[in-house]
Amino acid sequence: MPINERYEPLVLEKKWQERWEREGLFRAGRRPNAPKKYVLEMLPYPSGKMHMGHVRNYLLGDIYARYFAMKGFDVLHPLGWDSFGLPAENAAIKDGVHPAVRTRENIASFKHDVISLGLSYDWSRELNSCEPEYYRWNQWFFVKMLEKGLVYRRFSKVNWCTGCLTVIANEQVKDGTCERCDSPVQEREMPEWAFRITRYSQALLEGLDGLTAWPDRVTGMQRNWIGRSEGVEVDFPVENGSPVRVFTTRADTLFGCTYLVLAPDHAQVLSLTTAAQRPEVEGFVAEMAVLDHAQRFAEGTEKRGVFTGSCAVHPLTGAPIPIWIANFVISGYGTGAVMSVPAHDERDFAFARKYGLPIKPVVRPVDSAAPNSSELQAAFTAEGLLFDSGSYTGLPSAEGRRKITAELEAEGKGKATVTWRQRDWGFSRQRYWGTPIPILYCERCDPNREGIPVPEADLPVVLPEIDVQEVLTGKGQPPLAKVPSFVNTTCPKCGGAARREVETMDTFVDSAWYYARYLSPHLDTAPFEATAANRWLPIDIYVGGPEHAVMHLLYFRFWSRVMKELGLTPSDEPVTRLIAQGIVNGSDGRKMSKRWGNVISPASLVQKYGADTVRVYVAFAGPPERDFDWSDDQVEGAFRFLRRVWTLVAQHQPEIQGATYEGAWEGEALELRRATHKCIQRVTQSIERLSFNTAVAGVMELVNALYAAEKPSTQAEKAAMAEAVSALTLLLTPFAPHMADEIAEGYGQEVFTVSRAWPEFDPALVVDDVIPYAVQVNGKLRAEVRVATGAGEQEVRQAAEADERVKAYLTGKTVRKVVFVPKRLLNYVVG
RNA sequence: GGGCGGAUGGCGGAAUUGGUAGACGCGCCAGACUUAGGAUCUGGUACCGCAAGGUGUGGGGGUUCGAUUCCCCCUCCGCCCACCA
Repeated sequence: MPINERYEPLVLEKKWQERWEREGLFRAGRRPNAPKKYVLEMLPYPSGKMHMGHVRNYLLGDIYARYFAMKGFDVLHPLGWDSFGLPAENAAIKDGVHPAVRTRENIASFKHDVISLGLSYDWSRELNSCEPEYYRWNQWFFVKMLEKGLVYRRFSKVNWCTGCLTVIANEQVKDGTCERCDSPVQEREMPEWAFRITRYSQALLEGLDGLTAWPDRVTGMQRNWIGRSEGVEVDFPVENGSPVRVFTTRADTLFGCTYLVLAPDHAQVLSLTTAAQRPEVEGFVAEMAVLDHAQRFAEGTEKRGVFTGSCAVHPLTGAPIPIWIANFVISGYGTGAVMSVPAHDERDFAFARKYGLPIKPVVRPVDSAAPNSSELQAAFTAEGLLFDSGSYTGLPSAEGRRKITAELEAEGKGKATVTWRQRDWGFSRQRYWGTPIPILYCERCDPNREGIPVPEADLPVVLPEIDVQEVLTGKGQPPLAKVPSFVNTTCPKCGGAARREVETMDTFVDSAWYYARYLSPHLDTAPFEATAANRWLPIDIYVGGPEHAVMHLLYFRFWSRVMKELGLTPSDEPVTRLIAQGIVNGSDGRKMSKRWGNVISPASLVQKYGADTVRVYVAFAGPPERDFDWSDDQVEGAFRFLRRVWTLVAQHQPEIQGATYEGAWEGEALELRRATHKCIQRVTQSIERLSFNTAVAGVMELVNALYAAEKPSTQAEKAAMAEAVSALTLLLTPFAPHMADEIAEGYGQEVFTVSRAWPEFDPALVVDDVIPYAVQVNGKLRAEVRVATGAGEQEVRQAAEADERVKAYLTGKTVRKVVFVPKRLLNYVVG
């Protein structure tokens, strides 16, 4: 079938997308005896339209999935929908449409966009987190984790988002505002459900060392977030009261402690406050209490504090240590109290200066004398040598720290401790559109309102149908509380009246384990089959944005460990190799957004150029992990490239289709074959190391070479050209799969390209007969000589020294040394 | 303040373990084919210089026969975290 002269992507792409789907070409499990690859992109929230970030995300995964399929792997490449969540609920409040309806529409539209890109998904495994079929397993895990003490109810300070009108997790607070809606976050005292993720802090931290194929920036962010810090808790005795316990990482500066500071909401504040100081302290505490986190810790906020009137006693020197409270001390970290060492801490220095508190240096730089406290201009925060520190004087900081800690421990005055920045994951949400928390409250069986888990047999607890106008008011009360048919139920223990929990789960629960559900998406006896988990886990390649580094990806790693402990999965870690894809900015370099009017819609681009052009452009624009700015001109370039391919293969088709040759290869035909095999080598290596942009460049080079070649006339040349076109088609498959199949079909191929084997290069054909050697004199390039491949140093030297320019640089000089690098260069070191 | 990235032509970006800097694309210049070209094809294109030659990977040092690549110091940009004791 001759290839049409005109390249009409829209027509042919639709045709192939339909055929692929009809054939079930991307079903996982088609090669049960082959090694597996699990390629996954982060679960999308189905907003109505796909944006460029999605395109890049799915494309990076798709290139890999197709490549692995051609390499003979059994590939699992699924997609589903993170369909619970606030945007749908907020839209419902606004226009009265039920979130389920809106979500269904959005998924249909989004999926249409996804399909139009020709992505190789196994749609038989599509999952949707808002369906009971899925979220019942969230509930199942909840109950299992409750049994293991990994879920608990607490009454504590929570982060209340004033925009989303719900509690959010620590990870979801950025700069004191909500990461989703940017509204201020308040601290509120209320009950909530939490996952005991901190039980795994150490494991999650250590696990990072094994994640060698994760980007450093992501593991770095996680390390930072987990925030392990080693130090010591020290008790400062107080007369007529319990001691004040502080946490410090700098026990070596203990002798420099001149006062203590507590957080305003520290439990001991009132008992330590003397009558005389009471009005001032209470005023200060009240003032701090009304500030939200962002206000209290805004950048540049002045340090303020008040004296409680009480003193503690220094544990080693016995000196009186005044106790203050101050705005900058955080009650939730360490013990909520700090020992102030103004000489060696910037914050303490500023505070001491302001309130005229003593500053006592006890550590000096190794190479200078001990400073006088009055001449200290700033805190000396580095490590050094101790002085004025009793028997520890003269020790380096690290050793001093060890010995002081040992003494404190020996005397029962302190304890070496590890403190973490990470907190437990609070997942209660006071919203409707999420997984109901499967808990009942029965006044008879559960007088303390701790909650009774819904028995496994009664799961799922299904989200009730509601009257949207009536229930979703956006007033900040859990909407489910307004649905009596949901709330009122019977107690599984006593059979009496009980009430259901009305809060729902954070949607990060849905995305914490969905990758395992793809293994058995419709199983109704377990979240997934163990045999499938053994076959497919862990995920080989996971692609998504770095903005999930400390939310999703941390919960994900936590859940993976829990699943392993439940005996469900084989590995601690969920993902072997992570790609944190860069952002696609607008052509003006700003983030694509309606606000800047620089949004490029993928759907309209596909309409204009076809999916293959968009795919080639995005792959070619830059390395996956780097941001790039959109460029209309470069898209044109991608389209031009594909059309060049098209024209080339169409023109040559009549004379080369089916051409074979058995004799010896030489001349033009041999050169053509070399170009082909070098290209195969280059593209293969590029894809293996995730360098899709250079892989495309490699294919472009081959196309250029084929254009430059003479029109094939001999049988050998025709066969060589046929081989080139065949290789070109296959190499193009991950990037422009529709065109690849269309060309292959035109050339009489009956098998889909993605089902064919990735081409192998012939090692003999990637070496030339002649190698150009760079000839340097004293490291400067002076000539290039062409020498037969396999020539040794002597022959290369002969050729080099015959060169006029080289001769000129060598005459009259003594050659002191000659550096010979096989296949690359020759360097004369002369003097 | 801490952590992690990054800086290469007019632009996006190449350069396996130190070995000919600038692949590939865009843009630009010239030519061919054309009634025409914003289509297509061919050639050119780091900078200075007529040339010989010289200079060049943010800046400064160092190691080396040789450094975009390794080491030290500095500047700027991006992201993340942040009064975390």
